[in-house]
Amino acid sequence: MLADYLGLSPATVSLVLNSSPVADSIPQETKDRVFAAARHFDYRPNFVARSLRTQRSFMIGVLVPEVSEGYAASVVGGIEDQLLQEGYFYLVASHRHRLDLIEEYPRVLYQRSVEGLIAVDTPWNQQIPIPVVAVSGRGQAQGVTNIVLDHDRAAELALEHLFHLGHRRVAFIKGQAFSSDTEVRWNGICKAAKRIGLEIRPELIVQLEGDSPSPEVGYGVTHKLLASRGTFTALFAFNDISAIGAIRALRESGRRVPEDVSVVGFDDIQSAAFQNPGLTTVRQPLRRMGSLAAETVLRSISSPAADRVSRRITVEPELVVRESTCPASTRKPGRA
Amino acid sequence: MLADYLGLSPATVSLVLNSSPVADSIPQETKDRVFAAARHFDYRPNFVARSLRTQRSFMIGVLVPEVSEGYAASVVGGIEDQLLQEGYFYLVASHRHRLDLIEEYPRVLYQRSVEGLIAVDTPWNQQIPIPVVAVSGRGQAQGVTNIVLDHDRAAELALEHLFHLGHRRVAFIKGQAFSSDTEVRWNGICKAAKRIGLEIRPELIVQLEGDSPSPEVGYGVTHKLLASRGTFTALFAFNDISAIGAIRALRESGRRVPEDVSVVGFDDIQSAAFQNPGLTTVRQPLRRMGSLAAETVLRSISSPAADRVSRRITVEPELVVRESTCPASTRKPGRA
DNA sequence: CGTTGCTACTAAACCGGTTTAGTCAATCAT
DNA sequence: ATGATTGACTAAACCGGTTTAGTAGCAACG
Repeated sequence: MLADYLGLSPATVSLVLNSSPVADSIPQETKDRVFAAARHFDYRPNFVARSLRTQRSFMIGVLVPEVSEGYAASVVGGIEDQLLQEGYFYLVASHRHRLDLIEEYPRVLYQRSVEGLIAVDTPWNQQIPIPVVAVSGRGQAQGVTNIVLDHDRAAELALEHLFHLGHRRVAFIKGQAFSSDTEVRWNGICKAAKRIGLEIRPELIVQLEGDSPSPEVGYGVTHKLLASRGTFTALFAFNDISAIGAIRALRESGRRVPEDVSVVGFDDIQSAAFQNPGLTTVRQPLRRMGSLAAETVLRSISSPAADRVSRRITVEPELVVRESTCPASTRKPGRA
Repeated sequence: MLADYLGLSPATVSLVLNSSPVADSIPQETKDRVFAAARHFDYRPNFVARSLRTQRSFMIGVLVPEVSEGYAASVVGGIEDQLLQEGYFYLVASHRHRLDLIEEYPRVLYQRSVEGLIAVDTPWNQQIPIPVVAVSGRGQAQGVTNIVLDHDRAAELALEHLFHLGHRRVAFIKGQAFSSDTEVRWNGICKAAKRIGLEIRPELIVQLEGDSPSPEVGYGVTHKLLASRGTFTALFAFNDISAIGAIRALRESGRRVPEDVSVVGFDDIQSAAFQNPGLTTVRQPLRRMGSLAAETVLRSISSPAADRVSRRITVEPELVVRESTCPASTRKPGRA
């Protein structure tokens, strides 16, 4: 229709607007006429038609357990930063840990012609003919690039902090068995403890259970810890949510935080800073992990030759010291 | 290619797979062969090609200020619930309140052939030839359906709660001037106060400023409130974030919450429940607002005849009573 | 004077399906 | 026997662009 108006063929218009090299021979005057008309009619070529011909959709699929959760939301925020800048959009699908959906969505997204896939905190063992980047979800499939936190360093940061404050009896809340981070993180803790010279006492370890995203789970295990186990002056929780629950339990048992027990969380979710006391925690650079993932997937798209092998990109955690930790009290610990 | 394999034409395959009425005359046996082959090869028609021909993309555009914020994330969660169920996907774009992006993204999304648009907490004054639903963003453009909270009821819930607890001197933190909710909410408060018989004292009103999503903003104005104004036994904040900041400020000034000052928040964000004390707040059914928006936009798509007029769908708030409110102390209030 | 080489375009194929308008053979009605 | 139906498909148009392979006209060249 632009073509009709200009008395040119659609081919010419297309060549000019896309500044194709073939259009080199077209005189500037004609080009200007085309551009002017395009601007005048606010012409925007049909994206679908163009996609069909060029086989490019400028879309990325993003797989998350649940968009509305803080963790995924932060990562998605970082992904978006990067993608929109490069003219890409993204389709989000939340699988809620349902295995059938984890299987199905990647295929559906692929059918929707996404050019790449980012899987956040999602187990991955498929093979799909487009670049895949996983954010903290151990993907064993080959060709998948992983963005992971340096868990060894994270454990080190937390334990060194506690150790320097004088804490020697430290309790731990391990993550749920199904969480992909649980194992690596625990290994990191063991390594760091050994290096620092901190003894990990089996009677001071509890493990989260259940999939609830509420502090309740941390609350429960902390009560168990208090009821039946040894004394401790500090607690390193698996995440902020469970740390918040733990603080509640500690308070109820008459212990003050941080005076009697120091508590360190993990993640640095939004509300960590808003807690009372402000939660000392190990921050994962979630937003950055998201934008790194996006960058990586875009790079793989533009240079398909490169990295067909699995890669691993590690990001560094950061200790955020707030008010839930303080020097271990010098008096001999009582029952805690 | 499926066609080749079957010795049939693409047309036939298409007709069968889409169970078009034209395929009525095709014998069941042939149909079965087609279905079997499709299953066998896990055939998935190219979505782009199909979109081009049918002019359907099964995509919705979602416009938010920022995905990673709790508010938008919750709404988007609700939107997703509904959309994915109906076979739709969605493209998200965050405008960060930048006016140029608020202008541009709807157009870009439209060019990307989304079939409808949901604008969350976003000013809207464009005209776009697809259904638009706004979630708590006063859209004056016609044809836009609005999903809004019943702010009158919300104010009533909060004020009645405080009034029944015996509070007569209530302070208020108003929202930022740019927030679309500020005005309606304040009107609701005034109406409810009058109905209940609660006096609103001008010296007990402060207003948030700045776009920071941190409790800092609430903290600041509360200190101002404490420094220069009259006494009060309760505080109704514009949102949970500012309520959290307010609690901090109150504590620092030596007041206990709730014993000296009861605090009511708004929204019921995730961390509201995790606060210490747990925050009493007015919950907006954000997830439900999202799924309502999605439902509405899908309905408009399927019955384009209907509602070309602006509509308004109101959802009801819910008072969540936790630990930040209690009966007003009977002793005469001191300086607060 | 025929050929080559530009210049300024355009016809037509193509992307991969969907859909309309037929086609062709067999069956049915007259 | 003949025209009208029906059953089982398919050719080809179509969606709206992009891209390849040309073409027509003119100038320069050998």
